[in-house]
Amino acid sequence: MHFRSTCPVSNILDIVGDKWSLLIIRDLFIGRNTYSDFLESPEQISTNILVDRLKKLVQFGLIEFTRNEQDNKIKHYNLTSKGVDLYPILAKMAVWSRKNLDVEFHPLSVEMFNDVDAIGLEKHISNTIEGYKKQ
Amino acid sequence: MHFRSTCPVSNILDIVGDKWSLLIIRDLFIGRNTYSDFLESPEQISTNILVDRLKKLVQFGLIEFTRNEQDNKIKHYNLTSKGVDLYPILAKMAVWSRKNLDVEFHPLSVEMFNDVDAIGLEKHISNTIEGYKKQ
DNA sequence: GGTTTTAAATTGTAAAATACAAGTTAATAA
DNA sequence: TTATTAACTTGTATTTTACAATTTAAAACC
Repeated sequence: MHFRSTCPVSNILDIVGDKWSLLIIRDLFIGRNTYSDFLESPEQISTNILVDRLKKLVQFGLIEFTRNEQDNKIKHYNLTSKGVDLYPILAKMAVWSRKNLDVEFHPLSVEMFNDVDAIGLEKHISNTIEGYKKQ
Repeated sequence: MHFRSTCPVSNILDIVGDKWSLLIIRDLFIGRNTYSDFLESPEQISTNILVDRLKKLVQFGLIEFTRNEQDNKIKHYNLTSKGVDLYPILAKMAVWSRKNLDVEFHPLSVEMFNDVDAIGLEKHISNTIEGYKKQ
């Protein structure tokens, strides 16, 4: 990996600071975990970019995959602990958008915001991380 | 602005999810605020990209600028409240890098990490935001 | 067992974003 | 009035992303 500087913000951006990586990570948190699942996301990633990003995320140790027992050609991706650790960033991003953008959001995010309002952001984050690990 | 979807994570990435925008925001938090300052950052942004990003960040309402009283040709950029609100994301990114990357970090970030360890992340974030507003 | 379907991946080309080097403008400093 | 400085522009090369079509290999179907 080549880092542009020794700034930790720049470092993480060198890893997931492209147009698609964090959306794949987000997908994993909401239960999408196969190549076909990722292709169905509303943002419509291209197949070549998807393959490339999945490979890179595996190389960086943010995700890994297992083969489906019943159907060996299906790969199920999952977040490693490094990958799960990205959730606080995604959560803060979502919160920023709710506060600063005047748009309608996807029902899943409305649900997430309701949870945040009910139990607080920090609790929501730890619950989500714990929930993912047990999944 | 064209958003790829109604996901709030995707929305913010459509605004600042390129290779450079968040580094300019980071620069503003550490006191760099002119075109020349930004060019001196260790990541070495190109002049045409810098001009383009500054324009876009102004358009999105994340930054604005004032002219130097003594030297009218100098622009001093500053974060708007929308821009200041990005700090929690930058802070979580830095924390992720410290935890998950085995590299040496810039002295300024070591200082930041010490503050986080001393007073906690949430307090560090609110202090930084308050400090910036008063600056 | 041969055909069809499905999941994942590849290929080729077009378009967009970024990089690099040089030059321009307008204001200030010497 | 010449030189310097800050901000910006321009032209071209390179890299990244987008789009469409095709390929591969495993599983399902009949």
